[in-house]
Amino acid sequence: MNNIQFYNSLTNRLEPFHSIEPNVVRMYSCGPTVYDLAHIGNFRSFLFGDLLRRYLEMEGYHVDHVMNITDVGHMTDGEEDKMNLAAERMKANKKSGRVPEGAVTNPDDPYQIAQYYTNAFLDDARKLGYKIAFEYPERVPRATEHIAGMQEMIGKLIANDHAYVAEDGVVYFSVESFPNYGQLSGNTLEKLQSGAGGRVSVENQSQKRHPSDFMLWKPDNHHIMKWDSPWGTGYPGWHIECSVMAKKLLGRDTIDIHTGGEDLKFPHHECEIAQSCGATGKDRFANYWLHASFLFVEGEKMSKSQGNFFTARDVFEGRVTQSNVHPAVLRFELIKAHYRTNLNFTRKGLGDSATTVRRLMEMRQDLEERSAGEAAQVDLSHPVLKEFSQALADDLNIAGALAVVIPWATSRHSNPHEALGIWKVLNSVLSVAPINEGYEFLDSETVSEESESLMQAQQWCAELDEARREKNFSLADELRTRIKDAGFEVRTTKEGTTIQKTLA
RNA sequence: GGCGAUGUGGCCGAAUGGCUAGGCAGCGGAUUGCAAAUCCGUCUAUGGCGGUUCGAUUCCGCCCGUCGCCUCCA
Repeated sequence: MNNIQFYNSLTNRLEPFHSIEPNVVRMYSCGPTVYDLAHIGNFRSFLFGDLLRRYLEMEGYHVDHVMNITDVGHMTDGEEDKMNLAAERMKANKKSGRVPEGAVTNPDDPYQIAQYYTNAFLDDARKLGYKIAFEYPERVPRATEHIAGMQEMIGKLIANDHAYVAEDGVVYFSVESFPNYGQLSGNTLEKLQSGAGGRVSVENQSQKRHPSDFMLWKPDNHHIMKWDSPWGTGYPGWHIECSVMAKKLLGRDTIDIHTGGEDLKFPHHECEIAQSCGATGKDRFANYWLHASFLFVEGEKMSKSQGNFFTARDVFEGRVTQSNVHPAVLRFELIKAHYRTNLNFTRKGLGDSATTVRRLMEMRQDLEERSAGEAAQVDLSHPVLKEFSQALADDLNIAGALAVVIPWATSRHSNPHEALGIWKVLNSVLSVAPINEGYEFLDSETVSEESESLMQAQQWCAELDEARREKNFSLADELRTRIKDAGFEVRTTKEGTTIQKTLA
């Protein structure tokens, strides 16, 4: 096992990684809200968690990974129910045919909306090789299934004097009761007060003991999703679900790793720490906090108003590049940069990734053929895997690791059994060729559509070979153009013309 | 204003107190009916100003730029 180190947001420095229990890592990742389709920025941070998990598994850890699905329907700034907004969107999408008939029979049923977007998320996530998506529902809990646990933790926090019921009936966490508040984000109470961020409006704070106190439970009969509780019928605060589900599903008060996007550091993760530690009395909720930086699109921050806001489906279905993109290409594009840098998603980069992914796929195929599928057993002491894993051991330095993989992949391998063995280990982390070894995920509609165009293109290949034999080069060129336009790459080999689907 | 990150060649993106990744694109060649793919070869860099040092892109200081968070946010 390598000496692993990670940049811990809790201490703002690189720290040697040691799990609490030898050879086991308990890890929690903040997951998606299911009021809309997940976008490529969301997936950047999710795939960072996936890469981390797969890397730790390569190092020999058993990784217990949990990710939540937030389906409670919190409120927006303008005090609108997100589930309500999702319902309005759903109605519009049904009208325009973007949501398949029968997928959501009643848009006013929030559980149907949530399930629809949950399925869509899992679908995209599986295509992208996000391992935990194959573990739904066991390791992918939904917040609405853990309301009782949240109420239990809230009760405990009140009993511990970490929470109180304000005059308006809302249950708040008292940040002053938790001296470590601010440890993760650096936003200590003094700084929050003197910082003058200007976003805490005084009117909304009147019922709180401290402006930074955050909501645990809000009695509200008008909220679409609501549950009975000792503090009235209403809904839970945003942060409490993660504290509860992490503890419940990972079975420990203190876990090893917690991941999420950098924007979750404050307030979300700061509040999770306060709640969890307040309820359990432990010093630590998670020993290592790892945060992924943002994804940019063509150098700009992704936003709806800029028109550069893309879902994974937009990319797959060619709405970004004008041609369909293989999920492995998007996966590669989203994991190829270090997680703490702002990854710049570009169309050119996607093309670069496609080239790399195609090479890796072809190499795999070549090795499978030459070794008759028999891979030799190799471990991390093999030079290639050693360098690869050592790069990743250094705070998940994926670019350094790829600098080992790519030259190796393009060199000649006299021992295909050994090379295939290495390949399998590399791909257990990268998961691009094929995208998800051990799991199959094929959309039958896509498959039949593709096989039809494949048969047509193969017919043209035969005609092209015939034309070349007859030295009818103008016809051959025309056929080649036609095949390319149909979305295939054309190769001339000794055995004749071969094609393969363009990856991006 | 507070906290944090970051600035490497046309682009993406590592590493390092001296031997200076990798990829894409480009250029030259082999190959090809022409291409594509492949193979061989090849060019371009460390934001600015000081300091430490025999020597700094790497360490230190200052300045400039970029980005994130500071109660919707991956």
